[in-house]
Amino acid sequence: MVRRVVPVTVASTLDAWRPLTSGVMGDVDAREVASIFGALSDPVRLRIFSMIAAAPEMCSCNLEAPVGKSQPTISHHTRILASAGLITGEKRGRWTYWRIVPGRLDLVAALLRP
Amino acid sequence: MVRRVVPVTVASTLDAWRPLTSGVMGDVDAREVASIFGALSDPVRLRIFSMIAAAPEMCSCNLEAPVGKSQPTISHHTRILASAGLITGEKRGRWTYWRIVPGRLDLVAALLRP
DNA sequence: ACCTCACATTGACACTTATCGATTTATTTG
DNA sequence: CAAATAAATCGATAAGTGTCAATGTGAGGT
Repeated sequence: MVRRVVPVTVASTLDAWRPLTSGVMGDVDAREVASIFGALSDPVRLRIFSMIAAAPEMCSCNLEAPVGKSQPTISHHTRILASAGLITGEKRGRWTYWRIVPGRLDLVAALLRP
Repeated sequence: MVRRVVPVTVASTLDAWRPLTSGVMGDVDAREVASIFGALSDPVRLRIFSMIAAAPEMCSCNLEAPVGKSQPTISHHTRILASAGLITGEKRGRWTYWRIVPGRLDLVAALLRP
């Protein structure tokens, strides 16, 4: 079986951020954190993310019908979620299976709740 | 001293959401949660929010200079943050003082990490 | 009353984004 | 190799968003 890892672009050069309530945020951090929240700021992406999070892994082909969007649109959204480091994809055969990146989610949660 | 409460439009009809990992998110919840993340998806708004969070309360007039945006732009962003239920404003005299709504962030954090 | 100040609103503009049809790429199967 | 299939990419379009100058609104101050 052929396996290939889909590269995930994580824009972060930081390992952690301070909680939002812990002080004035700099411009660089603000831009980076904003891009992560931006990935979660679309209803379709939230539903896709929750479907991936609910299962151990999820194939793109199993997302189209429940979400009710076209194949290019699903691909568009998974790419954005992956670029934000929230999910990671693995291509097996003709299919791409997505998983959440738990540590990334914890990072966002820590940002919201000190 | 004249005090007047600025009405804050919180779109939420829900008090809590299910964790993301507990199942597929419905369309209604997804739209509402997305609007909160959307409010946090702009660098200028993040900096405004962090400045308000850093102080007990913050006047709009003290936001313009540090953020480096025009007065209408500041007003635009505070309105979006307030509509998302993240901050609340109180008008005293000619000034509007903003405070964060503490429970709102916890609500989103609980969504991410149950 | 008049002027000043803080903020909201409007209108316009450039830029971004969500969406889908059509096409391309990559992989399995006959 | 050829056909079939899953997904990425391209191109186009409609809708949304951030920004600011100009204007409106309301509360003090003189």
